[in-house]
Amino acid sequence: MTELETLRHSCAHVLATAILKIWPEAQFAAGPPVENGFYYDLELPHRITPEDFARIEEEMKKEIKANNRFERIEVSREEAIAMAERGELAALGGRTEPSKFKLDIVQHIPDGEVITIYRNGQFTDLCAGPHVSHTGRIGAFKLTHLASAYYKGDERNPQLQRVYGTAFKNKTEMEAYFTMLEEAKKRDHRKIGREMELFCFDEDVGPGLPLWLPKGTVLVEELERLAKETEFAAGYQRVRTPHIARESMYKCSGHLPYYADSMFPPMEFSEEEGGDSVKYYLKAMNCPHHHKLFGAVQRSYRDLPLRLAEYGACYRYEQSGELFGLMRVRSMQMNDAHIYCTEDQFEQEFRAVNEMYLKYFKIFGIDKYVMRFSTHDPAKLGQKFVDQPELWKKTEDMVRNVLIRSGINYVEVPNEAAFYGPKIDVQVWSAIGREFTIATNQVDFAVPARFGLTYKDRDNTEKTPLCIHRAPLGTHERFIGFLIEHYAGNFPLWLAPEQVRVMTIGDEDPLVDAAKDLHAELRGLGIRAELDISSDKINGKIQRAEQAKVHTMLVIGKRDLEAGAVSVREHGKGNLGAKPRAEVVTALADAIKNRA
RNA sequence: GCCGACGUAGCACAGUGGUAGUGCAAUCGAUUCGUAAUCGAUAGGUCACGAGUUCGAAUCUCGUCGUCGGCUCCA
Repeated sequence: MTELETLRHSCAHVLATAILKIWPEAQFAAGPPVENGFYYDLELPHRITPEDFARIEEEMKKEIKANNRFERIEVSREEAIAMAERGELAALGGRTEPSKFKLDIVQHIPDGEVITIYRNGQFTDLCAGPHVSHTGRIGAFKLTHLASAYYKGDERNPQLQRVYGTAFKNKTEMEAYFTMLEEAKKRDHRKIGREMELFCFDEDVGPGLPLWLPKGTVLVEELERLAKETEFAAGYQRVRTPHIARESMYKCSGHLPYYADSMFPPMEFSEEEGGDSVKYYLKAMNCPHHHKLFGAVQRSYRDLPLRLAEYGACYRYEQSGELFGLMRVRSMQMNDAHIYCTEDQFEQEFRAVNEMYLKYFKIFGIDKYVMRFSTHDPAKLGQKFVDQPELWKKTEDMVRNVLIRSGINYVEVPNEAAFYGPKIDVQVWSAIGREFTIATNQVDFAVPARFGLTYKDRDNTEKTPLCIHRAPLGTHERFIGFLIEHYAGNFPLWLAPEQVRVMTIGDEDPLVDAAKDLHAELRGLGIRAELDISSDKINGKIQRAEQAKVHTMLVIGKRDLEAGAVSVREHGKGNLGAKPRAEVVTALADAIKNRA
């Protein structure tokens, strides 16, 4: 436990102390430090509200001021159980009801572990520690929010109230933390998305179903263009598939009934309606459709590797409580492709995919990410994982080799693989600190066989291909959600929804004509330029363009007009001075083309 | 899905039982200006939706929809 975690954990004890002073009947469960603070779970008939915070914090301050020592006491299991039964754990003393959660916890401590209790002032708690020397060491703290949580995270257990707080060595550090939070809130893609008119949601359309406004659609289409160019150069072929499929396909793929909970309920036509009582599902993934395309044509080893790509629309019925802006939605478009190859080709193909990831991350300047390499657990072969031990070993070794040779930092997570093969997930963090998988790269050596996919090999035998499932740009929704926060809405020129705004100083005819002409020239070159020829003052025009996060502002005043120049201003960089008009136009067009 | 909080003009918010408000944005007019807010006027609301309590509801109660915070860490 780090020093800060120790301090926060101690603060959780102080929180419990304070709550017990106000409500002696409170029953406490677990109170660990967490990423940005700590919490304590408790059961209490009184429903704690934010209005109670001031009162609780008051009591906490008293406990901290008292400078009570944290006293560590080793006890035997029997003593600990007896104390819990007498209601002396997570209590101030004098309570007779057993400390029921602590009793349960102590009974689950494995044999041979040292059991300790900690005391600060009147408060005694079962706790492994460690703690700060005395309560006075907690320099600054604040209760932050409330939530509920099931005891031990299991929904069959009672629901407890969870009080969250944070604590720091001193006030300065805590204030810095809250300032950082404020800044993070400004980057929140939900806020920027509304302000910049990128996307929206509508109750009548449905929760988790984002609609792309024109400026957001620019982002979508620029990403698609990048993907299409990159994939074309890498030998991919584009395909298109319907958004729905019959139940039989998902039976074949093995997604039903295993995945049915995450899919929208099926559409079914009755016989009176002229239908044939067949169920159709909205697709939750593109793989089965692509497998059908592989199987649609006779395949030879000469066709491999075959790389089929599609920005496929998928629909997943995520639990309502899981929905979160663009980051977790119910309709999404995936940067999907399936690469069918032989075992011999696998390593080369996998490496190429990995290089594509790194190329993208470089373009976007994404450097804070973790690659999670999920492998199988040999003990679960035949249940959670397909029973092909030699293929698991082979593909996992190949994936590991590619990662090591590329010098990529990764964490290996056993028992997390897909049932059909190992995978790599790329994890990133949203502005408010939530972790998301932004991209995925999976090996599949099982499903092609379920679909009876084969190719005719050199020796005239039918063989089953391996399949690599990859989505380096993830889904439009999550990737753009992430990019909005990554750039705080200040997109690079090639991505910016409004790349250029041409504006005049004043609205006299010659200026307006020059501005219109420049605007038309830029539009003719495919540059997303807008025009501000209103009679507002130049300061006001600049202000509005800056707030709209327009990438480049081109200002034309009388002086520029006479010199055949335009004044260039870049968002966030300020005035860059007057330059010849032709030079400015060429520079813009080049920078956009090169995604500079 | 479960627990809790929240839902007032395009956006940010005020309004706790008695005439629905402020700022920005919008529209119109004036202003003719050199790099982050020129001035004035006008318009904009089924206070999420539905039911109930009340002489009277944005405000109190219940339901529905939606949004947000949590629901993995463990004494």
